[in-house]
Amino acid sequence: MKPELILEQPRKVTVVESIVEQIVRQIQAGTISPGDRLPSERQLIEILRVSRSSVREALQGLAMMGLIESRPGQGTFVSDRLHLMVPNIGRAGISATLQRDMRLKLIEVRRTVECTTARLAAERAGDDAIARLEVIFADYRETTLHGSYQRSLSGPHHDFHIAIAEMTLNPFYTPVVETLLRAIPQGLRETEFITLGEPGPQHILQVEVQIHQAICEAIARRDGVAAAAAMEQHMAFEERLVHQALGGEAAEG
Amino acid sequence: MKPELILEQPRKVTVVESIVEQIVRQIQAGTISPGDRLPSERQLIEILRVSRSSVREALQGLAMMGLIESRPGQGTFVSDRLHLMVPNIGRAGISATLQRDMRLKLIEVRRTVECTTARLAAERAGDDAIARLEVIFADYRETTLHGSYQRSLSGPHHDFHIAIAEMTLNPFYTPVVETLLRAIPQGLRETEFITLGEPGPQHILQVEVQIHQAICEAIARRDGVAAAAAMEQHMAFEERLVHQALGGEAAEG
DNA sequence: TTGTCATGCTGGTCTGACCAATGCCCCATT
DNA sequence: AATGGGGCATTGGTCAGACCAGCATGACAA
Repeated sequence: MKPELILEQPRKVTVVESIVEQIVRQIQAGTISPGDRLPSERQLIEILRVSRSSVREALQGLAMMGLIESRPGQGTFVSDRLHLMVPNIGRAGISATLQRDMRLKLIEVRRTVECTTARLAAERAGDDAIARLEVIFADYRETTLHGSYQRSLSGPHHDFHIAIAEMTLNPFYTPVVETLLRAIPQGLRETEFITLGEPGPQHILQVEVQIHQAICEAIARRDGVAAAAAMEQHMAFEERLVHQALGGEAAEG
Repeated sequence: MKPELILEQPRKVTVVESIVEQIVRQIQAGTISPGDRLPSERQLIEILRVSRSSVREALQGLAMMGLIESRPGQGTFVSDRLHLMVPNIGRAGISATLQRDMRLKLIEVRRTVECTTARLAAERAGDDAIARLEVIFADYRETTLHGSYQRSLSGPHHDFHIAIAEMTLNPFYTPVVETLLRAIPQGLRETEFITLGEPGPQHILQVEVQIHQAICEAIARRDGVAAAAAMEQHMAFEERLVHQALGGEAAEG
């Protein structure tokens, strides 16, 4: 297999995207709290040195995400229902302990949901869907073992878990799993690799692949219980990684 | 307790909201499919007879929701990752059978997630959180039994389930539950009431309240198993309602 | 056939203007 | 003193028109 040159992304950031990102960051950082009033649009154009169009498009986007609410004659306010936002872990500035806790919580939810999707996928998926899952798994294995390891929002690993959700034949699982995958910080893996002592990265990757293979195989032979168990193993392994990388282990009340 | 006059919301729809809604509807109806190109912004302002600002703000909002993607020099396209969208049930134009199936699928997912949140809430919630849940439940009961019954995206019923998700002390459950609640069509109840024969609406409402009360009480006495069981009852009852309203019952393969 | 370039399209951004709703202060009425 | 009305400043909502940069197409030259 060719090394397959991948370069891409001149990644040019648009003005509106930049504004959105900045405001989201401020909200997440707590600089502005739920219920707080944002600077008026006219003030923002002076602060940001952009046109009102750009400001308004950014605010419209944020409103659509439920982060802010605009009230004519009053101003724009940070939504007081921010708890609906997917927590952003992997951010700089929070303690290792908090990072670890957040990641464990995320795994807890994924365990709830994905063990079920794995079981249902095994029980319901058609031959074609299983064939498709195997293709995705093969892609995932190649990328993980031989390619540049990089778990992004649209990589093979992402596809693998989404595919399982879709194989439940229940369209409501997909957005849920998507929500959870979105919460996995992109730099998670790399950080852990650096922090991890023993079993080297390569070994971890192999275990990861083995676990996903177990999931894939269990689904392929329609063994729902085994699929759920394999997914459970997946989550347990993730937990162990987090513990190893960020400390805390079992020695805890 | 005073009848407490509640009227509010002349609910005026903004131009941008109207555009967003129309395009979402078109996408959901399949009039335009993933990958399709939307009319250009200049064409849209002629079709819709609005300014380009409004069109762009609407498109920005849709882009933020992941429904569309804009490519400079090419146009605006319906996202080909629409499977991430929460399915919209309760829409006109789909068969009763499909409606029923969709609703049952939604309940399946909610059963997976919410039985867990109920258990965790019971096991982890603090006294203050439980007190808050009881207040919300009281509000829900009042609204349901004596108020105008209307289950909206921000009603007491919504708050009840969200509150339980928050009581797990795991911030990742909240957006998941929110996603699922959002999929419940607003007109669901009313439709069922019309379609239902025996046990009249009032009786159903009373059962609903009783079930929620059971959930609330189980959590209050920190009985995780009972809370999960009560939530399970909730989902089972919802299933029965759907069956009664849309037919099919148990007599099925 | 290949490479170049002009052209017309698209989205991205900016400017300036007007409207409607809201909050606030002042003042006349009661 | 309390109430209510009227003006005024501010805010978001909408509109119109303009310019730029990126892309696709096709004519045309090498």
